[in-house]
Amino acid sequence: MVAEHKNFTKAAEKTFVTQPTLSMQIQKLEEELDILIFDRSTKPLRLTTVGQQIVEQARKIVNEANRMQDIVDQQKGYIGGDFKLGIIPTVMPTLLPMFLKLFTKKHPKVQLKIEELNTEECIQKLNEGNLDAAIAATPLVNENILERVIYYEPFVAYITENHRLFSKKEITVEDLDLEDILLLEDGHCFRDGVINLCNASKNKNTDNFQLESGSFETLIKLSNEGLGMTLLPYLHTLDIKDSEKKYLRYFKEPSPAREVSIIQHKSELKPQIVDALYKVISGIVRGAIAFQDVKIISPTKK
Amino acid sequence: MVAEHKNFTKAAEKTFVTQPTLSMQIQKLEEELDILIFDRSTKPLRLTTVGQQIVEQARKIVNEANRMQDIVDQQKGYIGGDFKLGIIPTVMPTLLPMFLKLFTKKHPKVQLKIEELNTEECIQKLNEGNLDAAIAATPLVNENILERVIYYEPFVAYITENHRLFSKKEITVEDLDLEDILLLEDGHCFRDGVINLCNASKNKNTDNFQLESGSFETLIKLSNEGLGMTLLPYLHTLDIKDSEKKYLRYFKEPSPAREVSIIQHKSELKPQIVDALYKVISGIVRGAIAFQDVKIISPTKK
DNA sequence: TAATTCTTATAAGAATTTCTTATAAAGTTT
DNA sequence: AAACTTTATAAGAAATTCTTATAAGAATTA
Repeated sequence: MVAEHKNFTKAAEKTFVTQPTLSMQIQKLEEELDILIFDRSTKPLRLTTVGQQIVEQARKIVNEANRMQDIVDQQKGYIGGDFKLGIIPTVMPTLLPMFLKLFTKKHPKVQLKIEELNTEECIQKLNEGNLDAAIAATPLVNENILERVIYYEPFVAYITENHRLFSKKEITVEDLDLEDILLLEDGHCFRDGVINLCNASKNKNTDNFQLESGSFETLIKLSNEGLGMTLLPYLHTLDIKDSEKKYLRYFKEPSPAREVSIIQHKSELKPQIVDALYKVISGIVRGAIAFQDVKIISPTKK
Repeated sequence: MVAEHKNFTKAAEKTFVTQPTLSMQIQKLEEELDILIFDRSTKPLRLTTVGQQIVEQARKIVNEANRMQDIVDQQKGYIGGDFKLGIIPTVMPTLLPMFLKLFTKKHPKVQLKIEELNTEECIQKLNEGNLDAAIAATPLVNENILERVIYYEPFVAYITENHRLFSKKEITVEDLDLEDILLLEDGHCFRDGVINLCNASKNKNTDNFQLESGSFETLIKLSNEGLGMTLLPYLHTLDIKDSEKKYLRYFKEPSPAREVSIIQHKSELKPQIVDALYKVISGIVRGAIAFQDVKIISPTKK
């Protein structure tokens, strides 16, 4: 059953089974259903139309079957087992160190496998069943994905001396101009959020930015060089150098913010662990973020 | 797996398997999950609390697995296989003869197994998976059950000479008085509908009726004997004797009516057959019931 | 187009699992 | 306590699934 996850049948022997076994299993299933699941006439073999539905249905069956264990675990109050968690890059470096230690201490039986993935990859892997949950910016409006908001993280501006906004104590969304903001490279939802934010106030088009980078560290450095201001998620501002703290400018409330949620597939497998994660993370973050009045910016991907 | 449907394990050997086999299967499952499914310390052995959840989940798994065949059938445009249909008593005698012949002719591959069941039994069997669909009066407001309205069937009064309403050409809901209406025995939802109807107009309490019967035939005969009026569903009035037709009194529009639906479990198995049934029945009934302006009466059970 | 390589299918026996018959054990009923 | 019912255990039979070995077919290369 699990064989269909990848379609190159031979490669799919990562199921710890030999190729003839797999071949026969599939043949048997095809015969039993009296239908072709795979189109074997093309070079990389493909699923037939029904095949796709069959695989989809097979996933559901496997999910329902796995839930059996969940029921037992719940009954026993047992929280343990493997758990694959995806985290988007702009959340990873700040959030992970905050909760990982406490979580593993509190739930030693859980074997966390954490992967840095962008939002799109998270969604795809959740749908394929290759990920149990993920931490991402929401809302996603994806009907296969359930979202559970953990916290709201305000944006904070980082503005160095030579920038036109440096002298302002507090800034507003209207002050922003996409032209002079340093952004992460394409594909980061934080970038999308910021672009969104700017578009919301002015109706600028989003062409030709100055420079793009994959990490906030770099953005700060570029900014220090006088190449423009940048926007940082609040938690990230907690560990910048003291000497750089003076460049932070908070937004006038309601501050724009991103919504960070734990997301999972709608089949809601391993609910105990998801719940445990939620509790640990939200408990910790509550201590770190005191803001209340906040205005949520959607990540909306293209 | 299917063994759990009935809990007397030995009796559950209707699974065409010997008792030791079942015993061992269950033991194996209990061991694998490391939990007790059955409480063997009582005379008729019972499910443990987890056991109930396990069985429920097992049903879901089986459902999802069965849906595999549905997918294939759908793809092939094949409509066939066993189909267990429940029909409530007050619909059975009039509706069944109308559609059965056409349906079996149109879908010869479907092996229909029809059972007369009251609404409550229908719901229970649908939930247990012992029934594929049923025809009943709706709305039911049961979150496990999906309803698909087939037709609205007006009530028609049957009033003999000696009754106070005999001389009226058309009657209204306000004319009705529970005290002098002959009703079906307790448990029939048609009865509930009528009581409801009367309560809706006046606020009488529903104690001490005169006589109660299990079939409309009897009610008509009792009515002929001058024991009171009665209410009949419209389709039933199509095959009463010509000599009795003169006692029929239609309601002034909007006529009170019952809503008759095909209902099924929310898991929506065998959608093609349910769909085929819906089409055949609604097609036929559309020819028989011309009424438009109708006021729906809910069956609302206690 | 023949040879090489890659991928899927087939065949036969080994290994594992599931089922049955026979029987024991435990619990109820009379 | 004897008769009866119901569930558990044990051992061999039956069925299924898996593996190794090998063939067959398609794509790529020479």
